[in-house]
Amino acid sequence: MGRGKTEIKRIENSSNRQVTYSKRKNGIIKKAKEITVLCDANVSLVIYGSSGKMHEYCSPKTDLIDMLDRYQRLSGNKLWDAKHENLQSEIDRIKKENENMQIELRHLGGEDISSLNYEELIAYEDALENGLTSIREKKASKCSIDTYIGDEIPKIMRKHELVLQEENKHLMFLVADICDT
Amino acid sequence: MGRGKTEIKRIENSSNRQVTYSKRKNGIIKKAKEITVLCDANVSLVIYGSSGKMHEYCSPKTDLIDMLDRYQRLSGNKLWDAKHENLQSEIDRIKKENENMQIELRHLGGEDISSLNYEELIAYEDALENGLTSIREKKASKCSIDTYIGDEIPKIMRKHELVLQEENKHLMFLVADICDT
DNA sequence: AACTATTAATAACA
DNA sequence: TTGTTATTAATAGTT
Repeated sequence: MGRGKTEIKRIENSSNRQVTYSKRKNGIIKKAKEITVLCDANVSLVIYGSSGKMHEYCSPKTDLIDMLDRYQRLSGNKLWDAKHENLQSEIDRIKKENENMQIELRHLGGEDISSLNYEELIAYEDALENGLTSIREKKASKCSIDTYIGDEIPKIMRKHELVLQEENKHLMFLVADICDT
Repeated sequence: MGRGKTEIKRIENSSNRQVTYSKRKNGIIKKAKEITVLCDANVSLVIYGSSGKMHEYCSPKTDLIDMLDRYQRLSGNKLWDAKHENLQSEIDRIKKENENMQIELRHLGGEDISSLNYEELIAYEDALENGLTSIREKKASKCSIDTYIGDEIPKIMRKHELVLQEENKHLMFLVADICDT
């Protein structure tokens, strides 16, 4: 519909796409409402575009949870269970990642290293040496006056300024008091 | 559309209602597909009529679970039960732990250390030095003959034993052959 | 956000 | 149900 036949393919112009999205979204929601009334149907519609903003429609009698319960019963797809499993497997995955990192951290700290073979020990030694070199370089640079000029001095000055401002305030109150009496 | 303007109110004639339901359902699903393609939108649509038969459409990129996750996040409505919330919070907790360890590992490797202050640098330096000391001790002990006696030698002996057993087997076959002839 | 020329959807009918 | 057609409804491009 509209001026000229429209092919159903991604609208490349972003602002046209946005406008069309908005118009058609309203169209679909309207249709959903209509079929609800005309045919006693139940509809759940969730829709979001690239903007990220989401719109939903759900027929009045039900709500999304009812719809989904029904969906599970009729389709056999188990949304809750599937979700549950997904979460559990994600937990397992992250926990394993976690464990590996903990082991590595312990190894780097020189703990639990009995099981390591010679090559692994050398690898850790190298890693630690590299880390140490970088840290020491950074430490040395922190000691230099440049760093203080670049970073620390302004902080200290700001602190002094605040102290002076406070002092000032007190003095002004004092002066005011003296003038009153 | 159609012959004569249609009021949006319940169609009383049951078979007309059924026909209209079927046609409009197809229409809505078509529209949902179209907006998906035209506008990069994501749509989840679940619809059922009085017959009880249910139809759904979900845009290809996502699935219903993704849509519902998003729905929950954006709408604030909670669709799952407390168990899921617990799992989710556990994931969040572990992820945070994970992130912290990643940061620490990077720091120990001498990466991303610009943000560290002097005290932190010293702490890392100490940690690295301790680790290095332990690793080097272990490495030294691996070189000693004691380690070979404790661990490596038996392995080598076992290997030799297997080789000898194989040789033995071959010899016995040979002897048996010679006796037969 | 309005306006239309057009296409698309569909109500009634077969 | 499926197909056809007269109409209305939706909407693409334009202002």
